Amino acid sequence: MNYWLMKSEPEAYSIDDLMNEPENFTAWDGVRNYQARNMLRDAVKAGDLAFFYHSNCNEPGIMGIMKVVKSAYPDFTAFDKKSPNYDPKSDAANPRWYVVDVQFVRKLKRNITLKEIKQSKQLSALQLVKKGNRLSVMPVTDSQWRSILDLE
DNA sequence: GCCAACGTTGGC
DNA sequence: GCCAACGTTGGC
Repeated sequence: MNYWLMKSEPEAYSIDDLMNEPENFTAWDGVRNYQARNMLRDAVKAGDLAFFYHSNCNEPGIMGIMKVVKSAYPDFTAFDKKSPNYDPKSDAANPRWYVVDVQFVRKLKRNITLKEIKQSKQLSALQLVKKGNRLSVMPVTDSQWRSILDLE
């Protein structure tokens, strides 16, 4: 089993949105970066756990935990002309982008902010705090996972 | 809103 | 294949 961190802008899709889904799960769609895509497609598996990170907002940080309930399948929003995620270069016969299904597990007791994560020695290798990092899906090691939960 | 860092595109 | 121009991400 592996751990991950996935980013979302709360204005687009927040942890509350996930929590309020009828069955507490959603397709993690809209990933349009090849490195992140490769991880979704090849490495993220059902049963894995992921942190839900709010980016591009007042207090960026880790808000909660979700569980991967279905491994990769094609991102249908790329085929939908009306979707903001539409990509004419992807089609059903040869999909370029992938999603996994994730299910709400719980919110953290409080937001573990980016600021705190940056201050933690144990978390200095986390890709999130590396300079210029823009990956929206990234791996988290067992010890990094525990370190973050220790901050809770 | 600014801007640094990075990814993508496309001319050559 | 190089690289300039452009677009996007995301912290601040």
